[in-house]
Amino acid sequence: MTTKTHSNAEVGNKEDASYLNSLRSSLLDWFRLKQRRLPWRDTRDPYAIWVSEVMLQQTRVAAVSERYVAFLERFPTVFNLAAATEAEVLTLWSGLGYYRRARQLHCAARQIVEHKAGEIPTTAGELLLLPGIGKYTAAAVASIAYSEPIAAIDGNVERVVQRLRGWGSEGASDQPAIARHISAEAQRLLDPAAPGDWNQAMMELGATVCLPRAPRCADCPIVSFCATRGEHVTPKRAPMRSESVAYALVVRSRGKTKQVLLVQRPAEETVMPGMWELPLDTGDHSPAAPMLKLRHAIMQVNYKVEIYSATANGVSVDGKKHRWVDARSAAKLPLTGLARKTLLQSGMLNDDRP
DNA sequence: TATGCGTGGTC
DNA sequence: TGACCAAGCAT
Repeated sequence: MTTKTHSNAEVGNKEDASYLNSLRSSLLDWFRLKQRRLPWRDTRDPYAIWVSEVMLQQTRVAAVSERYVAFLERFPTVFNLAAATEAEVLTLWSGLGYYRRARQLHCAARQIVEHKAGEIPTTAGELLLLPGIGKYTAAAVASIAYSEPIAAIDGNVERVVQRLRGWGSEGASDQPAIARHISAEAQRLLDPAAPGDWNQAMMELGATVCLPRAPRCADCPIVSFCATRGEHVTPKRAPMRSESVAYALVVRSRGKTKQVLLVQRPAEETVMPGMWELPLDTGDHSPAAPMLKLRHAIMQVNYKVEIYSATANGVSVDGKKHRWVDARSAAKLPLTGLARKTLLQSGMLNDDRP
């Protein structure tokens, strides 16, 4: 499928100042009227905005919303975050994925407290120097918290600009050149009078109207400016593999409290280092049915997971650090998402994190 | 520049 | 069910 350009009188002269003003106010008016109420939209605290932007990296708004509130309650300021241990930060992050983000956020908070007296850098250029902050996040924080007129270009904005201008990506075309064009155009479109709102409006449009698959052009506030009316080529991705894996839920009683056996992933692990999970079930459980079956996708692998009730001798901790943990306090450890899900579904855990 | 890094919702 | 993918970053 290719991208066509509709000839359309309303598209107007793109260089014209009144054209730009009209486009800008159309989108901004829509955003101010229709935007979703989200917890990070009630603040201009640069720390809070920074936390939200890092959490939102490749992560859905719905998943972030609850976690964001809990995270800020536990770490209301950059000083609280800097004073925490990495394990505490990971615990609040457990289940969100991309744990490197949490480590880097924590690391950056410590740098800011140590070297900048706790003042979050105020420009995109300075923000970019911090770990975990790339071009997008630097621009988002600088524009939203400090009104710096710089375009924040995420996947949504890229798609919106691409459709708006009819710069569809055909297989063999020059991707970096297209990206540069998109970036320049996004910067040109940006409303310098309201950079934070503008950037959020572009993303909101991409997230709620200018959807990747089935864009809702009938609801689009800038459809009359759009070259393509939603036609768009989406690149193919690698297919996911499927794998089976079995974990063991090993429980013992100590007085009135139940304890569960957990193992810690080695620090050298590339995926989720240092986080806690259930031991692998190596047992010959052929007669027994799993107590729980669930599926869990990690990266390009779809896991079919079986959880077996087992005794301590039926499992493998093969040299890894392991602990018996009170069921109630397991939530205070940095668990992998799968371990968290398993313990929750088996009724071992209440999700009260510190 | 391509790849590794997690997860849960949706259809 | 399985495929797809969401406000990216670092290397």
